[in-house]
Amino acid sequence: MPEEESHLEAERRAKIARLRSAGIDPYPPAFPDRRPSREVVAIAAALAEGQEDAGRSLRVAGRLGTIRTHGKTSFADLVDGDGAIQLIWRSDALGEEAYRRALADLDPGDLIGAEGAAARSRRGEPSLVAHRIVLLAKAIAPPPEKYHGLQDPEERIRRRYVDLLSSEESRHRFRFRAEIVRAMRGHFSDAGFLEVETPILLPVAGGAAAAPFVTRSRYLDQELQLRIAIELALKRLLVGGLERVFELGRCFRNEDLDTTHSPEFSMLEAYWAYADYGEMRRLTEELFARLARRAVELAPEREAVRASAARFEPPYPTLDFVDALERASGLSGVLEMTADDLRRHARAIGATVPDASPAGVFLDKLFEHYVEPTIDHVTFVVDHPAITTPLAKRHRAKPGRVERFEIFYRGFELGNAYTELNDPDEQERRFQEQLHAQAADRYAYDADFVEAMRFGMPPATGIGLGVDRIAMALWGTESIKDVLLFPQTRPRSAPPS
RNA sequence: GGGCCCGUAGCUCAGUCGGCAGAGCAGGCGGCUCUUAACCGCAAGGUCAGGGGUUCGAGCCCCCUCGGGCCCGCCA
Repeated sequence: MPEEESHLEAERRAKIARLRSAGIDPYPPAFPDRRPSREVVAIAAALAEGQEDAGRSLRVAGRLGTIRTHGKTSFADLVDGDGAIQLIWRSDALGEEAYRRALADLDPGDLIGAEGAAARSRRGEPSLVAHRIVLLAKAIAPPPEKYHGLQDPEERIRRRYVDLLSSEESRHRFRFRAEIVRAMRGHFSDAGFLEVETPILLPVAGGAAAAPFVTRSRYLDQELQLRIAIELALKRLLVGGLERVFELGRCFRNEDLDTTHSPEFSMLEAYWAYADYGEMRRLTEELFARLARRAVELAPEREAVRASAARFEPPYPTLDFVDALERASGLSGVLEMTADDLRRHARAIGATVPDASPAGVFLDKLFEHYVEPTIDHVTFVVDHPAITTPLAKRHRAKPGRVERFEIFYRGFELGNAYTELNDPDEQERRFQEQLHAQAADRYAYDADFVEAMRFGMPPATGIGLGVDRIAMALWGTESIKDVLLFPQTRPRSAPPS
């Protein structure tokens, strides 16, 4: 609540006082039996210009947009959930007193209900001729400028409600995201995967290499971490006999925010017993094709969505990690190179990772530099060198490789899948190797997970999909903040004391 | 973490060479029965992000701080 209000807000408070003294509640409890503006627009659109469907009374409710006063007739725009309709206020239809009061007491941004007849204006605009207008909630803060809306990117994020109420594009974008999430969930459900919910608060956050957020349980008198991945919980469920499981939920990584990274982000992880990464690839390709179709259904008028959807359609190119890297870089024999060789090549392209990094880090840097920029269509990068990927199963045919695919799209990663490691002794060994190779604060040793695997985890494949990034990619935006309702921001600076 | 850029009325934006703080929208008052970024007239609206400095004089020049954007780095 701002401490000082503008004169605009003082005017609006004065109107509230005026209404109350006239016995009108500026915040009544409900407005039943309303119709979506779209329905009324459809009825009105069937009429001739200037014609009014006086036979039935219809009710609409929403936010008041611009008011165009024109003497004894005025026009006002009413915006509701996914549409808008023009209201015609006429002195003769409303009564002189009600007409005068509407103009005096209502402002853009107020929530109102209107009852009246569908009509088309003489200029042809589908409208509702109001016979009654009811204030449903007086807005004290004025809405942004009617034509440009809220432009300041900082304000659009900090006060998302203002962005949403003033921007149909923004409302559409978040409905779009929600429907993409629904389609992703539906795809795995339809394929027989059980949707589960596993803990976010953990004694130790594992399943990925990332810095966790740390918190504390007063009850347990113990430090807890917020999960960085869902993987280890879901694999425990495979051990427990749940053969196809997935979870779509928030993960948290205590790292910087940029256009493709948010400290909290949504992942969909799915694990499938007795299947391998080839089967997961088929399921994933069906998902991407489904998402491409759905995106176009949801936003057929958006050129950026049609362009993205085209890049999400099959067939999907496959790039063998090693072949693609060697072809693009001119290097050869990368699998046989020593860590020193790889570091030298990585240095040559300007990578600035520490000298002591595991050799796989240098390979990843080389791939990023030489191959990723060439990827445009959704592409499956497969069969990575084993040294880049400690948690996947060794490739059954290609020595030195693992059974893995990553899904790339225009410079960023959308998903990552393996044939999962299920040998508890090898799992233990790889955990130990990681522990020695990486900074201890970036690595979690989950002893209970190894214990679970000792009871027998079926051969399985698993995938992790970046939900926010998929929504970004399909909508055609460059920034993850565009698909997060409330991205993290620093607190506003405190006023000087 | 480094570089560049931005912050002026509730909102969208101008502000020249350092010389009285501007417009449009929104709001107030008046006019108009078919407008749709309605239109016409009048009046009002400012901690120029915050702090410090230079100067006769700072929105403008310099320094610091805060917030944001873009690029790079980090994030295997």
